[in-house]
Amino acid sequence: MSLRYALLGLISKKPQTGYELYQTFQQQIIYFWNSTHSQIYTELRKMEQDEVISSELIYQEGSPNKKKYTITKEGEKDLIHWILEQKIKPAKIKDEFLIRASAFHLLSIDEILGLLDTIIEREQQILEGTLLWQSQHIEQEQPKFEQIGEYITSEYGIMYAKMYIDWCLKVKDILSKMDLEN
Amino acid sequence: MSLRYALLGLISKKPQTGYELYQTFQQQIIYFWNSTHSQIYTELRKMEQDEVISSELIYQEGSPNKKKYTITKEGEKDLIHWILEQKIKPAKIKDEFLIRASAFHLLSIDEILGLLDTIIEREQQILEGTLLWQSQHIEQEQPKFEQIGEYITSEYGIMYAKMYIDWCLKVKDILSKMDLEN
DNA sequence: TGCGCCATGTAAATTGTTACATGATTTA
DNA sequence: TAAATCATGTAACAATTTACATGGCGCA
Repeated sequence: MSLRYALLGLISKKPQTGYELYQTFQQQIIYFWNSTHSQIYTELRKMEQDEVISSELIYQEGSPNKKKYTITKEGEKDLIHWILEQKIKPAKIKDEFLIRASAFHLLSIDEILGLLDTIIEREQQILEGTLLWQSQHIEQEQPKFEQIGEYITSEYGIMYAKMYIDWCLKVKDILSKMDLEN
Repeated sequence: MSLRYALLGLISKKPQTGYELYQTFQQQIIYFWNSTHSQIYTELRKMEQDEVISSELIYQEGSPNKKKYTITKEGEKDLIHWILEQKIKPAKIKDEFLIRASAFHLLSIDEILGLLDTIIEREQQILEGTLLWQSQHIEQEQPKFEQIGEYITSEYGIMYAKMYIDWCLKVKDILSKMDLEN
């Protein structure tokens, strides 16, 4: 059901097509959920059946037609109820790199350092991307309450990437100290 | 396949039963993967068929019998190959609270503050638990290379929880500034 | 006497991923 | 001329979760 509420939340900000929602998931603008177009389109149709969203068909010449989904009053009630009354399940992280990190005892120091550098670079690029997105979409000086969601979740993305880089550096530091002893 | 390598990594440290592996997942000692006992037992049997682990049956009186799994040479080769040669997929986070946060525009300030306090407390408890676990399992002064995996992943858990709390406090700060203007 | 722990397993249902499918327009 | 973008959809497969199932032991 979580995917449903992630989509509902996005649609509640502004009416959107499945493709636009998919783009949002795709471009890592949200750091808290992910999905594919096939799952999104299927879920949207179920949501329309359950009348939490309604759709409007937009005919286009040249490009394919599209369906713009709008949240219904029922949908908004449903979403708010979920946010406030349903038990909050803890975050589920599936991080392939940390699986690797947990087995570092099988590698050489050089192999570990190589992997860490790859990840530092990856996270630095994500961080830059998010900072850019934030500067383009959020009024930093006087953020508006309507934008609170985008603001704080992009802020989360920034803090997460920074933490990840710091962690990599800390691991390097720990390793350098070990290196001296062996 | 990632679950397989998460399990292989844990077994590579010391031979373990399915139940012990499940406990490790359960007790949030690892912050990077999660699974249920049904999935773990099924995967372990597949892994034994594929000869990346081997099992030893341990008969017990009073308690049920158990199977202790040990990594094979083939398994270790397989794991190292996956760590070094396979493309690292980006972390997938599924965080129900952040879905809620992304829809905060639908709530009142008081409702938001209530949710944030719940999460701060949750993360503080996780943080304390992890710090305790680390102090009991890791030699902080002179950590051994054999323990590198547990050390750095628990360190990740600590940094992640701290970051999450800091983020909650930052959100509170952002809200308090908005409050004045409305 | 009912619940939780130990210890494993199967079955069903849900969720998520990858592949297949279409077709026009734009970009390299 | 091949790939990418827009835009949606279905089908097959894989991964994950929840429920069902067993049974003795210790605890309150």
